[in-house]
Amino acid sequence: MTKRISDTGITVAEHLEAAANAQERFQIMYGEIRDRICMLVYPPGSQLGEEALADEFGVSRSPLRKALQVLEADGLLRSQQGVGTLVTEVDIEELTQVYQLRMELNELTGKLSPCLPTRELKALFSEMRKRAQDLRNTPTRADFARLNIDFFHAFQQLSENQPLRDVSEKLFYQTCRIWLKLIPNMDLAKEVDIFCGEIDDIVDAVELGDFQAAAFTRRAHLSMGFIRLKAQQDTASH
Amino acid sequence: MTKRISDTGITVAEHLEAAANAQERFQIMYGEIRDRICMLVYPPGSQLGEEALADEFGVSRSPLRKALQVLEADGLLRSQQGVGTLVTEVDIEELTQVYQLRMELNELTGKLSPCLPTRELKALFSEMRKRAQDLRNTPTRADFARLNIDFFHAFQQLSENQPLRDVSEKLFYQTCRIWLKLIPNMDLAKEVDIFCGEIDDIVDAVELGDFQAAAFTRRAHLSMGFIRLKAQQDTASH
DNA sequence: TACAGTCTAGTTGTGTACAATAAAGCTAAT
DNA sequence: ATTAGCTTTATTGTACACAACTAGACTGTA
Repeated sequence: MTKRISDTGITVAEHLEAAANAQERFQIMYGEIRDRICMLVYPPGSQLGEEALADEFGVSRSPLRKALQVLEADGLLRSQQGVGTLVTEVDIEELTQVYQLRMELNELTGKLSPCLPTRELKALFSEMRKRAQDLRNTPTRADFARLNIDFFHAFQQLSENQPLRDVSEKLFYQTCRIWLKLIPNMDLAKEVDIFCGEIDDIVDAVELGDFQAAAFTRRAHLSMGFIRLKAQQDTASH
Repeated sequence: MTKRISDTGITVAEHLEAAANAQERFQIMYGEIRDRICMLVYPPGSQLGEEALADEFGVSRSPLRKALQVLEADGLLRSQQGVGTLVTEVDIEELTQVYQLRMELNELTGKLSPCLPTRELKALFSEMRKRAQDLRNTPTRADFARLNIDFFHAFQQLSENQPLRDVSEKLFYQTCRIWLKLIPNMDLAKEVDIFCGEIDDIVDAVELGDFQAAAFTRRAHLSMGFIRLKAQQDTASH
């Protein structure tokens, strides 16, 4: 499961101390920065500053830069000499193509090497349903974003096709920020309701062991979500 | 179009001298090393050596390492402290999932944002057909590999969906080495013949402006190619 | 005021020395 | 002969100093 540092009391520097080798240290820094970007701790357009981050993590710039460079290859950052390391903007027009691709890939998740419906898998999704109910009662922006990310990772586990997982994850992180960014203009409670409805539908399918149905359902919701997003964008620009 | 350095008389170091900024220098080094890996200049399992490469390119280890790190994220290299930077092995069992995904993505190339059938595009494919005929007359392993790579890039231009292009390219470079590796055990002339037949079919479709047909044709050939590859693998292990 | 040029502060890019690590070779004891 | 432990050597990882570069502030002039 994805390790998360921000909501434990332990600092990133302490985690890095405990890491066994360079690869683990890289994973910690990469994951932490990516999490901050897609939770809008670092909003689009903001500047990172290598030295400040390196200080916070208790390392020098060299190993930190490795994480930044891969994030740049992922399309989440953009570094330029003399300017800085900036978080990329999310523009719905540019992300339309990513959404189209993500919809197709979600369909493939049900088609390519589906996993067996184990008890662990079903338990994971039951927990998601429970978290969704909690969120419905007390909806917050941050919890919404967090559940969105975690539910994505749960969904990824329905297929054993690892390259498909990797690709889907990369595309997810390119698009997931746009929701958070536009939510202030929207009705949070309503959006949470819709999202929790989606989770309910998908968990139903998973509990029946019909992963393909789960995939199609998710595809449908992704499509509808994108349309809502675009409508929101259009009204905002008027 | 992809810049290629190896077959001009100009060294990589000279190209790097002429580059305007760090991003261009990165692209040159990244592309050159990736080309060498998938042309088996650096065969699977071989060791790279940062200092030697940095010397050849006329830079220090720092900028070179950026290229190596991204190639590692791409799954083409693996660095370990105290051991070295090794080219990853290509194992057909592990690549089965990549092939499955690539087949689906090829289908999407015809479906998602197809380009207009411009004259330039058709000219590009005509040139491919011509090169295929030349290759048929004097088949060599290296030219086969080169045409395979270039034809892939031509095919990518049939869709305007940039994320799809990026993803397809990454997966292509993960799999394209396995052909070259197994060709010594196979009948080169026969494989070239089959491949050129594929090109003919696809160029026919492109010249008619039916990109979706081209995509389906390519998907079919990819599937058959994979089956041949697996059969080859099975006979080799007996 | 407008504008061109220069300076300054701050950032990423690069070079280099050294630390950490691991594999292979060597040595000596059993 | 074998094996445990040490030494050597080669490699990547890290830290840090400095170079290259950019944007903005400042200044002098038309």
